[in-house]
Amino acid sequence: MGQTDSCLITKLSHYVDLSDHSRELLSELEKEERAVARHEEVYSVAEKSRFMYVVKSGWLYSYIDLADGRRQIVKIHHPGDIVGLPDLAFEGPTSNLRACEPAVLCPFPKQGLNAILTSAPQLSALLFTLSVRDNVVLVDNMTALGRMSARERIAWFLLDLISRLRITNRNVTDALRLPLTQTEIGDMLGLTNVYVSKSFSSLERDGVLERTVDGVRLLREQDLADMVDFKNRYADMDTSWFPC
Amino acid sequence: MGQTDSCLITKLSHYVDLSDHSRELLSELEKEERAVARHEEVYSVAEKSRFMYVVKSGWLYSYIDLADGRRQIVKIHHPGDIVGLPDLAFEGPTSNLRACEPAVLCPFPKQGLNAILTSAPQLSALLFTLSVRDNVVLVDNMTALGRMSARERIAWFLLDLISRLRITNRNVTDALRLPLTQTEIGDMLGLTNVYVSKSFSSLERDGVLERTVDGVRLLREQDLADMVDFKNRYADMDTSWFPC
DNA sequence: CGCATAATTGATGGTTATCAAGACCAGTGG
DNA sequence: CCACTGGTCTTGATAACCATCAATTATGCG
Repeated sequence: MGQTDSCLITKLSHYVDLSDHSRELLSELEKEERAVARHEEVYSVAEKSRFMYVVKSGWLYSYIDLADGRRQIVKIHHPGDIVGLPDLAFEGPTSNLRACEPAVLCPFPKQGLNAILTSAPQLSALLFTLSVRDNVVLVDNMTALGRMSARERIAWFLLDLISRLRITNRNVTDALRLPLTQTEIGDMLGLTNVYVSKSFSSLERDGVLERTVDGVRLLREQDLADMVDFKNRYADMDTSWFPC
Repeated sequence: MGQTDSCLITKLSHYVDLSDHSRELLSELEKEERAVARHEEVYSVAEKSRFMYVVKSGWLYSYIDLADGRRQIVKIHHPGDIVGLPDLAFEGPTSNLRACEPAVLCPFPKQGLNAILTSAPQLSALLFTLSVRDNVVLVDNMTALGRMSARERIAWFLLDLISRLRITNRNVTDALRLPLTQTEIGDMLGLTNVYVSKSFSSLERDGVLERTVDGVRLLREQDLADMVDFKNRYADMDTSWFPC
């Protein structure tokens, strides 16, 4: 494989130097490709899919549907993310996956991880770490949902997104493309589309952000961060305990 | 070591048959003990603790403090749980740990996992699976916080607790000891102590549960489960993909 | 151009927060 | 034995935040 431009390898290399063997194992996960259309449902809780996916391009999100139509979006996926890791613990998927925009995915079976766990301890430790890091992010998200106002939730959400994007793309500055409807943002933050609109306007009036044609520009990022006591969970991780 | 009565080994054995080697590695984690008093802070975000803990007895919880005093409890820990796994990804703890009642903990350093990852692929896969399962539970929790009413959140919370307790203790029936104040339950569910009280009374009036001297009895568990579309994440896990 | 999707804005209402007072209980010291 | 205390729970009155509903205005796409 050599010098591919795999987002997954780029993302993981941010944290450790990967051995050639590890890079080969990862390339193995990205062998197959599948293109999906905007708003296509990739899989749902109902189907018994046993695949996981590496995102090659496009944004997607995982969500939960409640019986009466209420919906909770639980994670936004970007290029280089591994989607479906949590479903490893169960027979079928525990959430639904939907594309925000046209995207390309690389499906692979659960056993794909098997080879990694048995032959690449360092990469195993990294995947383990990414999984527990996700855990911490979900906890931050819980705190936002449980204890923050609408304005604060939006602030937290934007800071979380931009921090993630900065890992793979260093020239992200203060602007953020946002291929999500306000209804989707509401479903992520436990709000209605109407109140998302009103809260955005309110933040804009305060001059902490500004809406652009395709997203948002954070005008006073530090103020936003102070507002929600934001912790960047993506920039640094502790890899010191890893086996080599 | 042989036939210890370790809650950790009991809990893990619920999912796979552990090899002698794995049992030894796990016993290693439980070598040291530390007793903590009711409401004692075991560690906080401020300190740079690099330890994780196995719970030997007692309930504890992890929580996040916001600048202005708001608090979010993110997980209740029971005997046999490993506490602090998510902090593996970071230099210091990402949450605070507090005891609900007198408890005994077994501290061990991050490197304790190192030995497991390099020499016990099956146990590694199990720990990995537990970590991603936690992830799914957090997602359920997010859905409760984001999209459920106060009554539904309480229903979900009680069902989640009783499902977990049933793994290690088969003679849990419909009653549940609850060593938590209503303020703590509120901090878990994004509610105030006052509204927790009112919602409990409301559920009791409806006859779906009954408060006992030290906890709660679920009178119509199925109705509670239907109310929140409850999925038991603890009873079964998919271990079919594990390396042996 | 016409149609569907998305965003905005205003009016109204409901769920939950806040505030405050009182009841209950366990432990403690007089 | 009995006030006293601190913690917890309960209950009621009021208020805030956000949901709901509805109408209107963009925005994009065949």
